[in-house]
Amino acid sequence: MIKSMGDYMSSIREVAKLAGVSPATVSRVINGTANVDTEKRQRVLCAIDETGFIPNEVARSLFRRSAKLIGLVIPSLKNPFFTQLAACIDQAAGEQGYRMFLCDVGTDEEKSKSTLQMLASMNVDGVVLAAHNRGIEEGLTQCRIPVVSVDAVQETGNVLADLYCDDYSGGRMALEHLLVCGCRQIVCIQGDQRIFSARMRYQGYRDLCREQGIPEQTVECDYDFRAGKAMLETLFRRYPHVDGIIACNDLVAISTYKALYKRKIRVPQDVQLIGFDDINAAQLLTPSLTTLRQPVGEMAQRAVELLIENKELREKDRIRVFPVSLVIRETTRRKEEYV
Amino acid sequence: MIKSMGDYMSSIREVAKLAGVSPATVSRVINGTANVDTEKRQRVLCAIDETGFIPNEVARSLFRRSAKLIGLVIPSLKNPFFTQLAACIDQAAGEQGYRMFLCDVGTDEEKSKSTLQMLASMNVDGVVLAAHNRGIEEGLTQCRIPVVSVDAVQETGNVLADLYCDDYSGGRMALEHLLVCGCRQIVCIQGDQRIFSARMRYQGYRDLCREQGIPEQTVECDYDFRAGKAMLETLFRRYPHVDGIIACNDLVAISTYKALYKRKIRVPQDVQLIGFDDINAAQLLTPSLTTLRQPVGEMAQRAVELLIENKELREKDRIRVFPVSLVIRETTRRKEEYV
DNA sequence: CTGAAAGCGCTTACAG
DNA sequence: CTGAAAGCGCTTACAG
Repeated sequence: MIKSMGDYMSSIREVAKLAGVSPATVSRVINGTANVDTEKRQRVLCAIDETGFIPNEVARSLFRRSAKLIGLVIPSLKNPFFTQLAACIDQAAGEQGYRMFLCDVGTDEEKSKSTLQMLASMNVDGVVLAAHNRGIEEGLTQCRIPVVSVDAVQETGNVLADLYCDDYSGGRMALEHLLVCGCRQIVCIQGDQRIFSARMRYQGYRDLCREQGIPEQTVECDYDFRAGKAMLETLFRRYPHVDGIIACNDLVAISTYKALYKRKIRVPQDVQLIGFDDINAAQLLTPSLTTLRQPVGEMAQRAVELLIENKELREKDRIRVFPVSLVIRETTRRKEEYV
Repeated sequence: MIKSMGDYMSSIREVAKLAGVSPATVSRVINGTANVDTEKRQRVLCAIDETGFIPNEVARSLFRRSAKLIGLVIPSLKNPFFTQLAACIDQAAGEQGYRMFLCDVGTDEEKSKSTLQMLASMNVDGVVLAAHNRGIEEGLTQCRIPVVSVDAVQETGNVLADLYCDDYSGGRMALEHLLVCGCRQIVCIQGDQRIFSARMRYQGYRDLCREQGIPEQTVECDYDFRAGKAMLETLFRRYPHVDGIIACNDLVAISTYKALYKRKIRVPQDVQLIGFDDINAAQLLTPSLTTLRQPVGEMAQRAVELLIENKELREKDRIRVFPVSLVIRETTRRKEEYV
């Protein structure tokens, strides 16, 4: 175990030797944890400068049992919603002196479980959970670091808090908006119903349908842009007179738009279209996409705060529902505007 | 420094005690680094199971001076090109038993520099550098862990290797394709010329213009989708007869499409359009975007391999240029297809 | 095959 | 104010 000269790295010992003090004193200077004689402090500072010493974070982390890291577990780096969430978590963590450690677990349940274990064994200070599957649930039961669930209610309960959007109301708002816009044959593209947000969005749609005595018209689809084409064939076979579509998220909405365009169906003139999430691409689409926005930044901020405080919450504070807001763009249009 | 009972965590000592062996033996069982008496091994395995013991990665990392981590430094989580790169690096690292540690440094030079230091102090085994600015260059001069630069030539030279695409040829290919498609007034939207790929792409365009005796027509723009609108105003003022546009990347191309659409300029009938990168959204756009694809997966694979091997390369192997390929979609069309 | 010891690089009670 | 010591949780020479 002889270090090669090449990757030589200065340690606190050398700085101490160079400055003629003990390692403890160097540590105190670096961390400002105690008063140090001015002249000695100067010598230490010089020595640090001279050696280019940077404290080893691993050693620190081992001692304080905290890596100053917030883990974020997501199901995909390819879904812009999650990378946006990542950007927000990163920012929120940074403001509090933490770094984000991002883990894409895909849909792999084994990887989900082991990732949770790995994060704990890395002395991560807390985990924001935005992926939800059976592996995650299993991992959660043995997880001894604080976890906040985002975008779902974590049924196992073994989390500090559940933060999510009012997707149920979102589902209702989507339908309501299309009704106001004059649509009468409104189809809901359900996402994978094992996913919390997809379920809530659908249920909001369904309940308002019932209240209004409108027939419920649905078609199934993954939260994935590739699924659009085949799904749309089914949709048109079942509901040839469709004039409004609620997509389970923006990615599916964009994919749906493409399929509509191919069939020379105009949006919004022939069919109106609404998505969920307000990902960046929603504005970029031509026509730009009407959608329901989640306040991702606020959710991220709150998640990080909760993890860093890490105190028990009363039951009523454990769940926090954030409002969604309707962003009206070009894929929907109120009837009067046709005039 | 008394640990609360709550976050109690079993250590290798307890496992050892429970199994009636020394910690060293437990370590040997876990790591398979030496033969262990079958019966003792059994007892250790049982004890691990019983305690739910998971080895502390931080302690391991401190000892072996390796965290089994590959750092990835990018300039933005909001640019799909970089999140795609992240997905590829993550996969490549995973295949070799490493994890990816993703750092978004934005355009912040100070953060860039400190991120590089932090990665080294975390015992990261190597860094893939996909962000390039002055802060990065400064950080690089003192960086004692292996670094591979992606998507640029790192002028400071203090890197294991430079991996990038043949953006220069890409610039030529873009122009050539538009010429073949019958365009005669071709404008190149230059990206920020401090960025390597933007510079190369532009130079390819420029050189072919000169060779063909075509006037060089350019307009400037950031690598950012917000920049499109204002830029296009300039473009039309300068070049009202434009019939082909080469965008510095797909994000800008999509933004440009939107602005063209607003002006009721048809693509590809009136103006043809080509981007760079082949981000996911390129297929999703309606019409889908013709673009030049980078082999991101291969670059990621190679970058990770080089870091893990970490051996000196001969000068000629230090630079590796990957080919780009033209992906023809709906925003360009050969003249004969109009017939 | 196996355990006691030393050490990875830091930090903080403890004693002076 | 300051240093020697102990320890964070692991792993591997070393000796038996």
